[in-house]
Amino acid sequence: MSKDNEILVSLRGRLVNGQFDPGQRLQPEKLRTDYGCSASTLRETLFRLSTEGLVDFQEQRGFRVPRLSRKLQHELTLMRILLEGEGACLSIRLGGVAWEARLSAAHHQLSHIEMRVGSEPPAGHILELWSNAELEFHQTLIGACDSDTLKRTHRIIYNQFRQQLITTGQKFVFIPENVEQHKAILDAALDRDEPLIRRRIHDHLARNLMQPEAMPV
Amino acid sequence: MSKDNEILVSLRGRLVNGQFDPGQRLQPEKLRTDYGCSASTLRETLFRLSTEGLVDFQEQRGFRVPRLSRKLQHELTLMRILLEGEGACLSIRLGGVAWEARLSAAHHQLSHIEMRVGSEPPAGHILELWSNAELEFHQTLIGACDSDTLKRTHRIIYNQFRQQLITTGQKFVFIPENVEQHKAILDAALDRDEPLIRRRIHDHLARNLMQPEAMPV
DNA sequence: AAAAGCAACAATCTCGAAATTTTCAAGAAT
DNA sequence: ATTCTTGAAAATTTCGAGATTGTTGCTTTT
Repeated sequence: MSKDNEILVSLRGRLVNGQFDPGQRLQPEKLRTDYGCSASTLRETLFRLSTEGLVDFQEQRGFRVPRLSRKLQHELTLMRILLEGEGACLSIRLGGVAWEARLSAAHHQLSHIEMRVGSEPPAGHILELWSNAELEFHQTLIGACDSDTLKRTHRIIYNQFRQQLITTGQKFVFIPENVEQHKAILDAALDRDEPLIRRRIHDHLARNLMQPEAMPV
Repeated sequence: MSKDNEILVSLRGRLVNGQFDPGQRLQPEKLRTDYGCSASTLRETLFRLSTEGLVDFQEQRGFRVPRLSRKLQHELTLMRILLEGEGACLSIRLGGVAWEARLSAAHHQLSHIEMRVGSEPPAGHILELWSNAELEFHQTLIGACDSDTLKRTHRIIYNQFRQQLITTGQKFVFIPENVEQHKAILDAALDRDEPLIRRRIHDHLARNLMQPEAMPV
């Protein structure tokens, strides 16, 4: 893999895992030390990430980590409901037993982690583990739909969502209700009930639509 | 505006207007002549456009104009139905009289052009004119929704759609039924009938879901 | 004749530095 | 005291060249 691509993957990972502070400047000259490459290479990468929404770019003013924004989180949630709802319904229509199996497996993994963390909001490495498992579940959910475009769009939206939420504070990421809600989504998928899965995906994500008090932004 | 950005806008325009052949290589060294800049600058720009889906990139193999693909067109149509349906409904809820006025204006412009071209498939400059008017109408349709994310996503999808369709052959772009369909969408918007506008947007775009014979790809 | 190996060529990838623009702080003027 | 200039410092933008990798056509081998 080209250096360029390695850096892209690594930086994207750091961004979605909240390893930079919101609003922090991302200067090619500074980041060089982390990757041992030239500033131009990093500039290239940062431009790519800016098109994905993970980095803010302003002409002649450089790159920054996006700031936290309630409105953006709201918008991203709406998009997730839309894309995952549609993708899940398409998957129900097109997916076979193999898909059901993958989804069950993903749910099993996820619920196993959720059991372990109990009602404590996970932190650090555990948080990343849980977050990856949740991503896997939601990606598998739409995985049997035949639209690469939808999947790619969803991945971009999800990354932005995760970047926002993970830096917002871990207590908002994990909620005990998740366990039952994920189970409910799985059941609807196995029952191949499209309207029901739409509703359950909506209910599952809608909690992000109004996080009243206590949000640091 | 920085040179970088000028080139981005210009290249994007050329790509969505079908001024390159599908599958054609886009080599920084070759494109230099068009823009009088260095290859590195063009490489940067091409990377950005690849994230938008307007350019294909393969590691160590450079950039290419995406090939025509029935499947991709199908997927993009599905995404348009999803995004424009949702965006239009949100606009209906949030838009005021000013939005109705803008939409009427956009429709008036569009139908004026559609009258002029009659049933002949437009070509060359007229095609571009019509295509811009159609974009304006569809963008205004979702313009009053308060989600920048949805609008940005829609713009990216629409650009890819236009790139595919405009190079496919002009006869597929323009269809006489468009005139009535656009009118029907406008009416549903002014009536603020959400289910109806969803259905009409679907019917309007669904013609792209099955273009049976005679497609050059 | 077909396949494998090789060498010359072309394109991509990476880099560091020059040119341009912005930022910031100190001093002058109102 | 506030605003306006000025100039040095820092950051971004742009560039062309060297390093690396892929491609092409020719030769050799089986």
